[in-house]
Amino acid sequence: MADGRGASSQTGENLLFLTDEQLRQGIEAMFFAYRGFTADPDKILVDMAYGRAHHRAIHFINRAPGTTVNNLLGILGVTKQSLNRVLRTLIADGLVKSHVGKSDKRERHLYLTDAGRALEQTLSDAQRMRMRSAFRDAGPEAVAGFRTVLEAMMDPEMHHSYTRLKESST
Amino acid sequence: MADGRGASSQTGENLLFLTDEQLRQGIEAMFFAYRGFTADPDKILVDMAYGRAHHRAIHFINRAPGTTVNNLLGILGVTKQSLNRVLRTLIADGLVKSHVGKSDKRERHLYLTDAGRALEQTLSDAQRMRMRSAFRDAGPEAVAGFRTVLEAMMDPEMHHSYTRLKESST
DNA sequence: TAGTTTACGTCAGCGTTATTGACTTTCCAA
DNA sequence: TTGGAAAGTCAATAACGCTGACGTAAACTA
Repeated sequence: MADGRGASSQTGENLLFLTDEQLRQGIEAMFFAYRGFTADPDKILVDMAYGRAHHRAIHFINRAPGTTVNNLLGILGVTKQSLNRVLRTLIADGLVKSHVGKSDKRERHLYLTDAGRALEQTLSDAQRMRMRSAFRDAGPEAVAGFRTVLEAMMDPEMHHSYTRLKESST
Repeated sequence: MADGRGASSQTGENLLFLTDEQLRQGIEAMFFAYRGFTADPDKILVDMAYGRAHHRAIHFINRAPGTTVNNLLGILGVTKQSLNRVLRTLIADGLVKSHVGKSDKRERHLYLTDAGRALEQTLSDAQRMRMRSAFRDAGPEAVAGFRTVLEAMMDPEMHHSYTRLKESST
């Protein structure tokens, strides 16, 4: 497998771009770009004793208000203990509210407070600004390709969460 | 700015795809895809008491043999203290060798040992497999767009490291 | 050439984040 | 109604990042 040559080039055009070198460039592009992707919100979060985990929780609670802890767990892909610590501080600081479920009292439904929404706006504005600039520089076709590859790279479960969120916002 | 409507659509075709909703989908795609991107090597690393930081170090030492600690610092974007802990274990375990510089004895030049190269192969094979499959599913044009957007998303310094590595391998 | 400054790498200590394990409450089904 | 399963919480441990302080080597300067 690791013959340093990548896929055979028998079919020419179709597989030429799948050399190990090209793949490695894709890997490194992912690495460097993700750093840029998180840099702006991270800078903001440092000043308020929060971390990336808080950002993620706030993002998805805003995206799916009323979601349960268990649901959020599946989306974030962390253990509930990790999430719990984050949620506890967010609730203590008045950014998130937790309501006991009506039909199932074991569940907690999560919502952002006004303060939580404000922080969410600040954070995603910073992140969107970079994304908007990158999208504009790259052009519509590149953006389409970008998303196609990203979707193909997800684990099936993640892809499912992704599409479900996407559809819920139409 | 955050009017929930994104860029104006006066120019039609050109800016239509830059709504906040589209940007948010891009953000979420990045999040879910990056998880997939790191999932396979992570699984391997868990079994040997290593983490993602070790993988990154091994990757770039393999990519640029003889690189100095300081050079690696710039690429990885961490403090030298963080890197040092990782390097210490890798050297102790015989995966990396460190040679004192000839012209400048303050420098340490880093190389993978045979064992280090073997681990690097194992890890990047896993990562490349997913990348290859995603690239193949998405097609050459999508891949080109993928990289264009990613490059536009990097910080200028990161973009510089990225191109320098890319060019060094021709 | 001697003394100061700068650069490279290393060691120690701290805070945050994620994980595994054990526990309480609630729901559901035998 | 009792046993098991699920949702959420609490406690303790390991991994990774950071700031601060240090020793050594090179470079600058007087």
